[in-house]
Amino acid sequence: MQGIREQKKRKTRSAIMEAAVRLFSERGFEKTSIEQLARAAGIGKGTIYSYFQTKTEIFHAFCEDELDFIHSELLTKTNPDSPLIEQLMILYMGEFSLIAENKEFGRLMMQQMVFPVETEHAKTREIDDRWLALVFSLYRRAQERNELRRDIDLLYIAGHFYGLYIMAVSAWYSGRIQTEEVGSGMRLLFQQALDGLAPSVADKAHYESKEL
Amino acid sequence: MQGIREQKKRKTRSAIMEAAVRLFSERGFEKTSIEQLARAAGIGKGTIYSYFQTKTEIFHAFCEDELDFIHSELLTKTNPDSPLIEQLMILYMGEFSLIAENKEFGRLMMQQMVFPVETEHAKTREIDDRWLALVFSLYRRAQERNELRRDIDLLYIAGHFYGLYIMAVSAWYSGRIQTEEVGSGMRLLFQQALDGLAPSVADKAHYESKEL
DNA sequence: GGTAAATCTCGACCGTGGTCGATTTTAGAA
DNA sequence: TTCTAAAATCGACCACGGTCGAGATTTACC
Repeated sequence: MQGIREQKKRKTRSAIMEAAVRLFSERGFEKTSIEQLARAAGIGKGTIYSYFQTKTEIFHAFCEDELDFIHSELLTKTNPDSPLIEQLMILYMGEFSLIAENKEFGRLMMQQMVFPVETEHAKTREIDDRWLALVFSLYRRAQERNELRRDIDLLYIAGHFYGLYIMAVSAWYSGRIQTEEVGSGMRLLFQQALDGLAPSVADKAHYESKEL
Repeated sequence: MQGIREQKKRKTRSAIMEAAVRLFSERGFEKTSIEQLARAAGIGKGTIYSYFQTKTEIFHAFCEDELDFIHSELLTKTNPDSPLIEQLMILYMGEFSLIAENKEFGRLMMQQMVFPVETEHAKTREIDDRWLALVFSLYRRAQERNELRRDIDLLYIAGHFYGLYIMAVSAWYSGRIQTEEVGSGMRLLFQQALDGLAPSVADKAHYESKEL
């Protein structure tokens, strides 16, 4: 029997994850101790550390599940023919609702995903890449519909909108805007990105005519 | 003498801050214990907590000093008549150089400043507002030079560029781009923001003519 | 089955951030 | 100066995240 060990490990790992989902949801990440987590999973404290190197790593695995779930769910909710900005709003407001649902969890997740430590690069990169693969098709279609310029790398387009999303979430975490205002603020930023911050030729002519 | 107590408190507070600057710079934030900090400041461990509520709060005060210093220094380095994008690059690359200089410090600072906990709202808001006041004049001048649309709230313009800055820093922390690439990536994002992601009328005509 | 090596499990242990109440210092009235 | 209330100082103490080596379990070979 070479498989007994493998089988047990898989079982233990999922026991830890199940306990994590339950306890993190019940009392939050910080209020859940490793000891409690281990007991809930039916193992000793030290054993946790042969499955995850740090408490944060457990949180990452937890986030990975949550994000992959919500991402794939959200993509089915977008109408591929509606204007890009509407699709973006559905995607990003969907992700935001996950965050708004549990502020503390969301903050930790954003802190870790946006500014990850070196040891988490691989994991965050994986999650990011899966997400990028999903939204790329969305941006490509928008390009085909002439809603987006074709001379920009899709990565930069995705990055641009993601940056604005982060900005909106940051403004919310800073208490600068209320929960209900996040949607309208984000939409405004997205529209700005599409239209450009520099004045059009017509705008310029208009400004100049006024200056005379 | 009503002032003895006040005077002592001020002295102790600055002793803590001086110790913090020294020790954080020497060994980093995480490797410096409160006990060490207290000893270096010539006080007992418990006393620290009548000046700062948490270790993070000390870090915030430290960041505040660093940021205010670099911000005011950077503003003197910008030529108010050069194109907006050049001024933005000087400002944001200056701030980034502070971060790149000490990656761990920078990560904590960004994590805390972009996604602050409720108890730090007041402090982060203060720092942000001081920064905004400085850059607003820069954006206003750009509007007057017809480099920026005049129908957008300056707060949204500042937010837009700040979001893109965060995005560039995030890509760096995720290992997606190298230190030398941050500048060019950021410039590209800024230019995109100015030009707009949607195709111009001319672009559209060009795309459509090709499709025939 | 027997046995030795490899692997996994465990909780006592360490250093840390943060708390608390006993002790010391200061402010101000008598 | 003396006395008392208020405020500041302190380090023992607690709970936690993480380490480590002793002991238990599994594997692979006979």
